[in-house]
Amino acid sequence: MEVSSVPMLAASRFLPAPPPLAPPSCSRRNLPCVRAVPQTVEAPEAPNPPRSSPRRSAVAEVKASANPVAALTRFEDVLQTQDCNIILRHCGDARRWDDLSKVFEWMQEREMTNAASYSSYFKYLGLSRNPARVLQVRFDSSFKLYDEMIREGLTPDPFTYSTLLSGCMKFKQGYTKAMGLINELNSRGLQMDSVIYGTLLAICASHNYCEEAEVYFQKMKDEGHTPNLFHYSSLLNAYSENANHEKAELLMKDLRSSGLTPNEVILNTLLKVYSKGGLFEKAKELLSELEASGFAQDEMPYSILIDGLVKGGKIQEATMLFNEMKEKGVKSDGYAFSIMISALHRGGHRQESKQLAKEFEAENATYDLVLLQCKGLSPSIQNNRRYAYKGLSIERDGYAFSIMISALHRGGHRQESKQLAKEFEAENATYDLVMLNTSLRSYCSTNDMDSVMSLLKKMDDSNVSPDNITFNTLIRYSKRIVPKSLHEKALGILVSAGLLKDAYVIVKDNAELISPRSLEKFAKSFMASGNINLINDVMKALNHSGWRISQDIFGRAIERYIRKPDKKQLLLCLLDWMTGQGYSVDSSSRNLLLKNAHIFGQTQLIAEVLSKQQAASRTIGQRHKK
DNA sequence: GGCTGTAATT
Repeated sequence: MEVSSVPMLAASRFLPAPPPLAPPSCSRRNLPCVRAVPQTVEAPEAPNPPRSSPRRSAVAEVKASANPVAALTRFEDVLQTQDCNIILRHCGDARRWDDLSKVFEWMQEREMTNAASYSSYFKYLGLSRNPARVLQVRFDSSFKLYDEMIREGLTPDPFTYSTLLSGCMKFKQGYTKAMGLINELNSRGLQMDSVIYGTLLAICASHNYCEEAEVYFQKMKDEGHTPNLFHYSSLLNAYSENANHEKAELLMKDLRSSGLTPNEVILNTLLKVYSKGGLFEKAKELLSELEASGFAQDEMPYSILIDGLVKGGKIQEATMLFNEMKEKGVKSDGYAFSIMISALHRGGHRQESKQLAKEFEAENATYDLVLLQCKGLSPSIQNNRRYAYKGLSIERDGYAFSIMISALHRGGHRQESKQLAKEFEAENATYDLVMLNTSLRSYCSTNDMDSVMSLLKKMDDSNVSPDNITFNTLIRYSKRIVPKSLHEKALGILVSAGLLKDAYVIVKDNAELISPRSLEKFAKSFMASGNINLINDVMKALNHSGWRISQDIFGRAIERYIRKPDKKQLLLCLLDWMTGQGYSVDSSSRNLLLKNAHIFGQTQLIAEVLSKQQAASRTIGQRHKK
């Protein structure tokens, strides 16, 4: 594979005289470069090819071509890998995603890729206008590419890991994936640097791994990296998820004493901490500070506080702040509007919500797709349908389609909604889970059972497995229409996602349709980490299904109760109930209980209940023997 | 030459 003179590319920009050969390192990190070329053997690349060089003009021609692949093929013998990289980046910068992939494939076929090609391609795959779906697809393919890169014998460098890690931020499994990457990075003997730590902290924050973020922050310091504002803001953001304002304030102190000055991002993040924590007085004070320092010229700080107020049930105050923001002439791109529109709609203030939607519509010629999803907007859709259609036909984006299909459906335009769905299918587009879930929601909310059923069938046909969102939607809106075969699947997904309360709803209503194995798995998880107050209800539901609860499950419940002595009432209820149903605890749980009975302050009572239980089970046992 | 932080919707 051709990788020779890549490092020279940057240097070659410095005209006219090329400096002496740079040391063979990826300068910023002082780490060995990927597949570092033995510089002694390699002749330095000719300085910048003159303007008239065939390579240069070939690159220019390919860049300008409407069909880059054909053009590439014409210049196959002239172009080198780094030239192709320039073309690849050109397609990416121009957001010509199709061309981007085609050029990359072309390069792969000719083995004209190097680590930089992969990194660039990763980056552009990760870029998108915003639909989560597209991102997900590109994210997955980044990892496929990464595997391929390894297969082709290329060695990932810290930049490769950085790039892949940055893709982990937005995804559900991102944290796990990131940990895998970090392990690999370590096992290759590569060092984590400041940027990688920054990315990692951001991943922790966006996945609510607060303690892990703290550990990495410390580890990074221990390794001699001085935290910068990126690191501080990410850790602060991790604190904001749980609204941990004490820690946030300590961190701010630490930041200031390390000589850094909080910038706009830091202050906005701190505002998020206060806002999520319901510390509205502090938040307002901070907002004034932001205003005074000229950091409140866009709607972000207002949006943060408005959102906090809305979620704290203070819709009145939110409205006031929203109006204040408008009076100050702060321009809204739609964030603050969409928060207010959906808040008013949810709060039953339909009229005001619609009014606000109209206001936004009047000032902004077109709706953003995101705004279309705010439920108050359905009546206005017709006015904007053409725009949306146009947007769709340009982008061929299934996500946009699904939003429109749902919005039309919700607005009562059933025929048009179906028409659009047909159009989408006619374009050979395939449905993905986000789209199907979006449609499902709107069918459920309008009680359109026929559409729900055909959608579930579509889901099966297109081999898309339902996820917890699918099932939550189905559970919330229409328990009765869930096809029986799906219960088992639903339960499995919910249990492994840790959504035990939702799982319990399924078990409660459908336990008799679920296999003992799944019930057992659910029960184990629930006893370990489900809501302790529901444990007894879960036992009853399980028993009601006709499934015989194992002693192991009871044992787990008892262990759980022992860890929470203030729930002794529930424990006693459980033991009583067990006796009534002919269940008994096994000997090890029995001993455990007797040993710990004192922590409940009920030594006597517990011993009595247990012996009653034992006696009852003996009688039943004898009855069974006869 | 590719990498790090703040807001709404799904």
